[in-house]
Amino acid sequence: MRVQLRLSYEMNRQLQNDSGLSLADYDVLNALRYSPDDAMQITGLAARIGWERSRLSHHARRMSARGLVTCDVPASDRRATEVRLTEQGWQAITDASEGHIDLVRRLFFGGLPADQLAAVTAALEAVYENLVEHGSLPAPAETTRASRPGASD
Amino acid sequence: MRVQLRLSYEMNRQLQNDSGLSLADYDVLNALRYSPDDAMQITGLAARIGWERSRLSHHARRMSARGLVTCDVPASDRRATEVRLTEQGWQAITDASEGHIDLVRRLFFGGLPADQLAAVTAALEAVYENLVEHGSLPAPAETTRASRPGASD
DNA sequence: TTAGATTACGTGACATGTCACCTAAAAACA
DNA sequence: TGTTTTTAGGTGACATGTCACGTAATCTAA
Repeated sequence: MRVQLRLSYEMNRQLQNDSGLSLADYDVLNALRYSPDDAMQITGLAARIGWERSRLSHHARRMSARGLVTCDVPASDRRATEVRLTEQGWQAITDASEGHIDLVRRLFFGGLPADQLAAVTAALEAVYENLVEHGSLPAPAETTRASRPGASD
Repeated sequence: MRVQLRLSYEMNRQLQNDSGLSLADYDVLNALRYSPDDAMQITGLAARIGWERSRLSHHARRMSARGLVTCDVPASDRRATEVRLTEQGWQAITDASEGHIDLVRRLFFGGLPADQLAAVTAALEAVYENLVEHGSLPAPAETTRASRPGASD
């Protein structure tokens, strides 16, 4: 928890200063970037990033007002809302991720003994699966991978 | 990050349901509980839990309105504010911690292979020290331990 | 001892997040 | 087909968090 609290603080601060994005913005943009499709529905996106749907509903509206994403209702299912990166959104997440990755590399991985990396990764992955299985949030749709020109995160 | 997002969500939910406390409340109460002194100043407490001071200032006021803590100005330095658990605050954190610990044990440690526990703990501790050293937040005052100051004061 | 820094916080406006509840579309079914 | 149930998400009131700035106490040093 101590790691999480401080790391969140630092990430938030760095993103805000360097890119004008909040960590929340980043989470949304990043999930969209690595989505296999170019659009995600509110429910699926919320599950992926561990948010409540209504939070995402509000936030997506604000982000669309800022021109980072669009929200349209697909003809196939008129209940749904498809959130999709705009060109500007791609730009923003691409630009922001560089500094963000540097920060994480410095603050998190810089403190992690190199020979521990694999072990910690495996352990956290196991914890994540346990969380998905026993937690109350729905499981995310599926594993995703990067689609458009961009780096890894 | 995936672990953190979901774990925060689950902790928040469980605390709110079972104890009427938010995770933020819990962080504050818990820091006070393990503080070596029975009171902490805003700045020091904020540094310990990785908050901005003004956030804590607002939150402490709300918590004092709920009777969980008191905020007084010490005679020795009349700029400062000393936050201190009330009897009710002790009760609340004591009651809440049981369910909280169960949850964390189930969701986090339940997914962690037992033979990895020590390695992960050590690795995260190293990351934390790196964070304190290279991050922008001030270092917390000192390591602390738990104890109830007086049985009935 | 007093002017200027520094420290410790509070405040108010505003951004963000949560909760309870609402609607409407799609699916299931009789 | 018409009715119920489920699913997707929006909404508005309110709780919480952030930012820029203000204030007073304390410290520093001429």
